Amino acid sequence: MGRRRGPALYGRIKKNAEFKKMFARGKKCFSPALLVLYMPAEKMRLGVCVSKKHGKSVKRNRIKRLLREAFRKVCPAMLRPCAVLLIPKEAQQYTLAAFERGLFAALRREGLVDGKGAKDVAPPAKDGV
RNA sequence: CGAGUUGGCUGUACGGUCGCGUGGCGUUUGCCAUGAGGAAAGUCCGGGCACCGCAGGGCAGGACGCCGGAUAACGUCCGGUGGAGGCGACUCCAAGGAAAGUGCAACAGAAACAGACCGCACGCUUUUGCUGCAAGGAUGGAAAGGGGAGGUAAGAGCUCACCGGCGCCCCGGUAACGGGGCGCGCCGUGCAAACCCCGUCCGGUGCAAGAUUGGGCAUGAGCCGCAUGGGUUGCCCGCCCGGCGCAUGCCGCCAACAUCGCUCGAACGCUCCGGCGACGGAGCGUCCAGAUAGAUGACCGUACACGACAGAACCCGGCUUACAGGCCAAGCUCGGAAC
RNA sequence: GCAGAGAUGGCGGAGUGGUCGAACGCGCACGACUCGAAAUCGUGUGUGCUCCUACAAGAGCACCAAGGGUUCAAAUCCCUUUCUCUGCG
Repeated sequence: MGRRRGPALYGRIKKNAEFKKMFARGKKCFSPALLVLYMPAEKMRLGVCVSKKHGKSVKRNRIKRLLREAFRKVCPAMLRPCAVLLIPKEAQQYTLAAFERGLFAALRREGLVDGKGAKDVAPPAKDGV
C-alpha cells in the first residue's frame, strides 16, 4: 500500500485499538486550538480525531486537511519519531495558522521540537532525511 | 422599456512549487495518467444484486386510487378530463365509493336518521290553548334544492320558467368526460388523510447483505434432546431436523486492520428516424473515483460577475429539501411608449 | 452506511379529533402548624403580543419541535423539514 511509495514523511494511525491505546496511555498537552496526544514510536505517525460536533462532513474534511497540513509542516523539526493524535477544539473558525502555531507550541513545551519558530520550517525542502 | 410565466444549463478558470488516494511503468531516486455532486444530502418511494425458512396456501398488515400512455419498476414522468386560483401567459389538486354496512358531528340550537323556540294565519276560544304552515328571525361549519313569478287565510315544488340534482336515450371520444333531448317535484348534510367497501400491487432482510480462508480427515468417549421438542416474517396450516464442545495423530496457517463483492452500467456524448410528448430504435465514438480513521490541501501569480449549497461509501430511476450569482430558450403573457 | 424510536410548562411525564393551556409527580412562591426549622396540610405558579392600568388584577389572540394540508374543529390524522436518542461490524 503506502509503503511502496518510498519513504513517506509520516505513517498513519488506522486501527481502532491504536486509537484506544493512545487515549489510554498517550501523553497529553494542550494549546488554545487543539489537544495533542503523543507516544514514542518507531517512525512518525499521525492520527486525527474529528467528531460530528465539529460540523457536517464538508467542515470535518476541511479540519482534517488543515490538521494534516499543519503536521506536515511541523514534522521535519521533530527530534525523535512519535505517534501523534490531534484533536481540535470546537471553534467558530478553523485556520491553518492557528493549528500550526498550536501544534508547534505544544510540541516545543514537551521538548519534542527544537526551539526555532514554526514559520522558518515551512518548506520541507526534501523529504528523504 | 417595465413587470411577469414556464422550461433548461452553469455554478470559478488557467499556470507554477510542495503534499494526498488509486492505477500503470520502473522497482534506488522516481516518472506518467487520473481523482466528488446537481443535489453526492434527507432515506421518502421504486428496481437491480445478495442471502434467508426452500419461499407453498390462507388470514392479518401495508401502499396506491379521475382516464389513457411511458417505463425494469414506481407513490415518478407525459398527454388529456374535471375542479380551484389568476386580467392573462400559466399554476395547483391523495380527484374511486357516503342509496353495502358501522361510527362520529362536542358546545350552541326547538330540532343534526330529523322539526316547531320566536313567528305567520283562518276558525274555535279569546288568561290561554287547539289547529294549519314552514316564508322570515335566532343557533350552528352544516337546517330540509336555489333565488324569482303565480298562488293562498297564512304558506309550501302546491304550480310554472331558469339553474342545480337524479334516471333514461342519442351524438362525439379508446376512456375519464363533454354536448343535446325527454322524464321525475326532488329519496335526503358533512367526515372515508374514521373503520370500511371496490380495484391494482407487495415474502423478509439488507453490501455492517453475502462469498473465500479462519481448518480438514480419522479415532475415542462425554453432555443435552429423542417429540407435549427445536427451526420457520406477525399468526395458522404446511414444510424441515439432531445439536454441542473435548482429547490424540497427520497435513495447513498465523487471523481480521485480509481478499472478493467494488464498479462497463436500464452508462455517457453526437447524429438520424418514429411519436404532440414522456420515451423508444439505429449508427458512430468514449471509459469517467473506488476510499475503508475514509483520498482534492497549502503557498504564489493572472483574470473577473470575488465564488452559494455542500463531500461518493454496492449501483441505478425518481421525489423532497438546501443553494451567491450568471446564462439561454419559448420570443409566451400583461402594461406603457413610438410607428 | 443501514435500520428503528422520539420531541408536550423550569424538570420528569399522561393525554380515545370536541368545554385542553393541557392530568399527575418533582420543583418554586405564599400561607397554616412551630420558639425556629424539617415533615405535613392548603393556595398559587408557562411564554409572547395587544388592550386597559401608577402597579396588581382583568380581557382578547397565538403557541404541544418548525412549516403546510384534511376537517366545522388537530397536541392527536396525513406530508415535508429540523433536532435528539438507540441498535447493527
